[in-house]
Amino acid sequence: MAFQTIKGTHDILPEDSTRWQELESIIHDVAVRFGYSEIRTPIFEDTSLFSRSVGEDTDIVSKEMYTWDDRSGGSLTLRPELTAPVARAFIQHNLGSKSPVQRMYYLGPLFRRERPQKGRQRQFHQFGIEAFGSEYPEQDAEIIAVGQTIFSELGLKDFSLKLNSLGSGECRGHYKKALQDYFNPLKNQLSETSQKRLETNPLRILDTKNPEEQKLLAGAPSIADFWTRDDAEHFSNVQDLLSVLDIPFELDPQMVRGLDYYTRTTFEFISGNLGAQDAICGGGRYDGLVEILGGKPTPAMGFAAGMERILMSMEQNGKKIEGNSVYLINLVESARGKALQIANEIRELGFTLTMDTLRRSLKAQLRDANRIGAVKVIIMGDDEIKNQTLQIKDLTTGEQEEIAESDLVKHFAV
RNA sequence: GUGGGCGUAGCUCAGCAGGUUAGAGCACCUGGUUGUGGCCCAGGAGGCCGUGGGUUCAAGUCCCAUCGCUCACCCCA
Repeated sequence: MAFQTIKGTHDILPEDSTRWQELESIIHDVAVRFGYSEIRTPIFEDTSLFSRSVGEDTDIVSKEMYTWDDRSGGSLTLRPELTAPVARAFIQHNLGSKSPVQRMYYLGPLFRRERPQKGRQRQFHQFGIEAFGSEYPEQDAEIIAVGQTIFSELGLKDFSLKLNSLGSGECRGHYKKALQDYFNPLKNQLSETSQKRLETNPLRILDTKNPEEQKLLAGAPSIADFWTRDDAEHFSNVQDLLSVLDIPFELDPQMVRGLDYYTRTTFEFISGNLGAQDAICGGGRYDGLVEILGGKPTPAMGFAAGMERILMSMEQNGKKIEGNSVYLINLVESARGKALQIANEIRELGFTLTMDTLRRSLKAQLRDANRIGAVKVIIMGDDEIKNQTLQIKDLTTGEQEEIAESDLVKHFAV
């Protein structure tokens, strides 16, 4: 094969694009009903936008970005996530001054250079929502409710919500130090990567899957002990609101989101039947991000959800039959122009109309009409042209009637 | 970056301990109906058996290398 897609990238073929469109339409619909508006940002950005917000020591920034030097000197990067670009746009266009709460959602491709596996690609798609301006638990609950609503409207089964709070900025600082104090004496029992993280980002040790290290975690200090009173109250309010909304969740004090900018509430939606990569949605509060990127201090909360993973976890529902598809068969050479005109008349009435462009036999064209799921066929042959009539065949019943050419629009308009 | 599994027709896969023109199902095309689909029947087209090298009288089959896909680790959506 001469050319094929780059490792970790995939074509979305015509036979699959309908499912994508359905997914997208539910996302648009639910987001808009919650009062969110779509934002579209460029596919690539200044590299430092990501390194500064996501964190130098994260896997994304340290080894997964597609980065190159621009001819004019700067360093550019294909976006590996979308919260930072949206925050950048929020600051750049001073959106905070247009209304006290900015609610936005987005949809599009992202790029991370990882080893592909089930549920992981190098180009993949996420949708997400972000709300800037409110620090209150209602905002947290609203964001989570949007996710919950979308997943249930998609008919997703077997998904669950995990919840944690990382506390506010200062609390994280104390907790970090406490973790370092705890792990430093045990340093030689830690893996090489964990030892590095002990220096740079000890929180990341918490989500290790190494059984040896998990044993050590049992005695480690818990984040909950470092929450400020406000942190604890905020988190407890979020939980209360979720309960009021009948959104089930479970607490997971071990859940540390991979990106540096998270504060307070963090959450993940997990799906069964996805294999090792089971998170379909992840998000949380990031009250410090806007300021880090040079904007006014602005509380914010959002999530991102993986569209491929969502589609994978949805049951493959069978092909829907097009309810209004028509197939036009013309067998007369001199009537080709006329056939095209008739085709357009039917299309103007709102029908999907397909025509053969291979000059095939009647039989072949009928077979084709059947294959694409056409409901009706219009047949133009020598007799019909001579008599100024048309045959209309109903493929669902097999019945066929002859109508006057002049009655065509009337026939389909009903 | 590390490890496991797999590369045969468009798709899903057979191919016995190496042996002659490489198979099936589905899909596609034609005919059975001088102008009538689906079902059925008959026929047809479509393969450098991933690539390169080696062993052998003989390689889809064995060995080595390489490329690709896939699953998992790390981490994430």
